[in-house]
Formats: sequence, structure tokens, C-alpha cells
Amino acid sequence: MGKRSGRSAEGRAELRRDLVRAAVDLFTARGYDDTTVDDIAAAAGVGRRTFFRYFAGKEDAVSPDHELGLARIAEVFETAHPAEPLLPLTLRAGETVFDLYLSEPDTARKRFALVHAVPALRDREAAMVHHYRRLFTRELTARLSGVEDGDLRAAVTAAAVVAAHNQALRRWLADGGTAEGVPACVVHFRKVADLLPLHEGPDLEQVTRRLEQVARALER
Amino acid sequence: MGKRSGRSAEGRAELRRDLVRAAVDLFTARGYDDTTVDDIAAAAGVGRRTFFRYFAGKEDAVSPDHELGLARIAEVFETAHPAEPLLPLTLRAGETVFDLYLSEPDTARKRFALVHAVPALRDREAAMVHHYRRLFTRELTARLSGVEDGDLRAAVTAAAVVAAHNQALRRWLADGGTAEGVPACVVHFRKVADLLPLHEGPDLEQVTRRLEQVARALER
DNA sequence: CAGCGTAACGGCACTGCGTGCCACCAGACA
DNA sequence: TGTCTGGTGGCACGCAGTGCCGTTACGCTG
Repeated sequence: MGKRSGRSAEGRAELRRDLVRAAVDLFTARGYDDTTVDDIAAAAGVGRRTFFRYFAGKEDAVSPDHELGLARIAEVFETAHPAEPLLPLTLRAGETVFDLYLSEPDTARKRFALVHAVPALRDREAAMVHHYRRLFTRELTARLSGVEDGDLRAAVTAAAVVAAHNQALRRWLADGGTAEGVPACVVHFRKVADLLPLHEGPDLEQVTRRLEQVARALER
Repeated sequence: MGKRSGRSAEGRAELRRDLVRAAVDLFTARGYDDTTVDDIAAAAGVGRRTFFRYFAGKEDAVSPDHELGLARIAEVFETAHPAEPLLPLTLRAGETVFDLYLSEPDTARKRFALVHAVPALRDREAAMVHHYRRLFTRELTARLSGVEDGDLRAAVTAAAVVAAHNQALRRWLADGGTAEGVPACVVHFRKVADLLPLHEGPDLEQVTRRLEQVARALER
């Protein structure tokens, strides 16, 4: 008897959080393998079928909304001023995803513990990180076209950025995982700037190419 | 009636290849979702139960032997001369995995096409790459202890190496995916050397620390 | 050569994930 | 009040993955 039928947009987001909390709590208490999807749905007060309308699978029940994260990054790249140098742009894009992981620190800590402990969740997280990496690679490749070994630089930079993001999250967790630690986490992430092969040196040819690229982008 | 019972070590490797070939061919011909494990096992002439003694799951049926790849990398790091600089050591370790992907170019090409097309296989591959990345991160972290931001450098370098490895494989595939293209693939991979934050500059302190590290390693 | 231990195989049954299908119910609108 | 729309719950099905056990081939030993 669909007591929740005709749910509003806010109601959907609310139920999503309820399901995540139920999944995290059950996985933590009874273990991932010993918790069925029925258990999670029942704990959230909905039917099993509804669970699969909010998550593609059991492994996604503890994840932040990666669709939103990917959309945010894409938006940063799309709406950026064409003259903005690649390095700060890339860092800005990376920073927009932190709060997806770090809002609700309590749930975040439990989630990290679970992802670390359960192989299935670890692999799922790795797959999602892979999607972030691919998005960065696409955006950077397009902006490094014409540069010597631009494909390789883009791939390496994208991998480095997501690795640094991950590293920053681990650092945040090691430092207690509190809401106050979030700024320090972002600062730590920015340290990756010195390690990225994105420095446009004083090479005349590179500067010229960059100017042409900006000019083309501004025409559109 | 177990005609294959009591299989020798070579027989096991042989059957593994047969299963991979059967899986690749069936996935290519009928699609991943429309191929059951029973189909693969039957095509290889064994029972369904035997398939799961060779692969942890349906998604692994098209994979190279990653256990072997991880073991090779670990061995390179273990048996390396303690005085060997980190950069060539890391490159050497990465190169040992190419032939796992590139032996039997015919199967390799089909595998790449499948991994590119099927989400489940793409995610599985991403998870495996993640394991390689973690191994590199562990080894590099241990060797960068004491260095400024050693953890971050290790994580970034590891991510860059596996990204470059992937990039080289894509390049090989784009160049036709022939056995003759393998050397060029390795050459392309080595280009990552210039992008890695591993350069031990002429800084006196760094050199001293490196010498102490080598001395400690040699004592054991 | 006969007997025996080991290791891999095949079959069976079982749990649980993920999905297609359909009936149901709530709110919007005419 | 009738109808349309969208989210929900229940049911049933296919198949992945696993535990268990009987069977069969190979190697070792006497």
C-alpha cells in the first residue's frame, strides 16, 4: 500500500539519503554479504523493487551521487572562461566534488571504512573513480590538442588529479574526519599543482599556440 | 565423465586460454548479456562448475592473468638493486605487464573492443587497474619516506604510470594492434618518464637522504 | 601390477541479485 | 467525477556464484 506514492523531488532525495543510511548501518552492523537488498529496503520502509529504482545495484547503496559529481565537473569545464589557464581550472573542477564525499562526516567515515573493508565496494569505487578520470582526460585532451604528447599529458594529469583527490580524502580521514578538517583537505589537494605536467613554460611556441586556442574559443 | 580430470599444470594454462577464447568469441558474436556462463563452459568442453575454478566471475573470463602481472611487478621491486634510481625501476616494473596484454594480438584486439563496449567489463578492468595502481603506490611510498610530500608524490606517480601504460596500449591498438607494434608501444610508455615527479634534483639534502636509504637497504 | 592418496572435474541444489510485468494508489487537471 | 500521469509494491523469472559430494584420472609406493 504505497504510503509514499506520488513522491516529490525533495521526497526522492530524502528517501535516497534514508536508503544510504540504512545500507551503511546494516553493512556495518551485520556485514555486507550478510545483508540482503530486502533488508535495506525494509529498514528504509520501502519495497525491494523501489530500492532498485534509486540504485543500480547493491554496491551503489553506499555511494555518493556520482552522477551529480560528474555533472558538476563537466559544468566547471563548460562554463570556464576560455582564457583561464589549465592548471587552476583543473584544480577548481576537482574541488567541486569534495563536499559530495564530505557532507555528513558521520556517514562519510562509515562509508570509508566499508569501502576499505569490502572488496565488492572497493572495486565499485575504483570503477567510479575511473569515470571521473575519463572525464578529466577528455576535457584535458581537448585543451591540449597540438601540444607535444598532449594525449599522454592529459591522461597523466587526469590520473594525477583523481589520485590527489583520493589522497586528500584519506588525509582528511586520518586527521579525524571532522567537518573542521575539510578546508585542510582542500589545501592538501592543491599541492598536486606542483606535480602536474601542465606548466606552460616561457617557450614562445607554446604561448603562441595557447593564444590561438583562446582566440578560437572566444569566437564561439 | 571427467575426460580432463587430473590436469597437469600446462593443461590448466591451456584450458584457461581455451576458456578465454571461447568467452571472447561468444561475447563478440552474441553479446555479453546474451551469453551465459554455461555457454562459455560448454564451448570449452567443460562443466559450468569448472569455469568458476578458473575465473572468479563471468567478467574475468576476458581478462589476462592479473595475479601474474601483480606478482611480476612485486618481484621487480623486490629483486631490484637497492641503489637503482626510482625512475628506471618504476618503468621496468611497468613494462613487465605489456606482454600479458599483448601476447596473442588477435585475442588482444577483440578483448579491447569488448572492454570498450561492455560497461560491466569496463568497470572490471578499471578495478584491476586500480589494484596495479595500489601496488605501485605501496612500493613508491615506502621508497619515498622522508621526502617532502612523499605520500602524494607516490600516489601521483603510481597513477601516472598506470595511466601511461593504458595510453600506450591504446596507441598500440590505434596503430593496428600488430605484434610488430609492441616495441613502439613500450617506447611510447617510456615517455612518461619526463612527466613524473621523481626527479632527484641536485639538492644536497635529497642526495644525502637517498644515500642513507641505500645504505640501510644494503645492510639487509 | 595392484592398491591408494590426491587433485581436478561434473552435477545438483540453493541463495540472492537484478529485471520485466502489472496492478495499485496519489495527486493534477478538465 | 472521470481521466491521465508517475511513483510504488508484489510476483515471477533468469542467471550468477557457491557449497557439497560422488566420480574419475593421474602419480606415488610397495
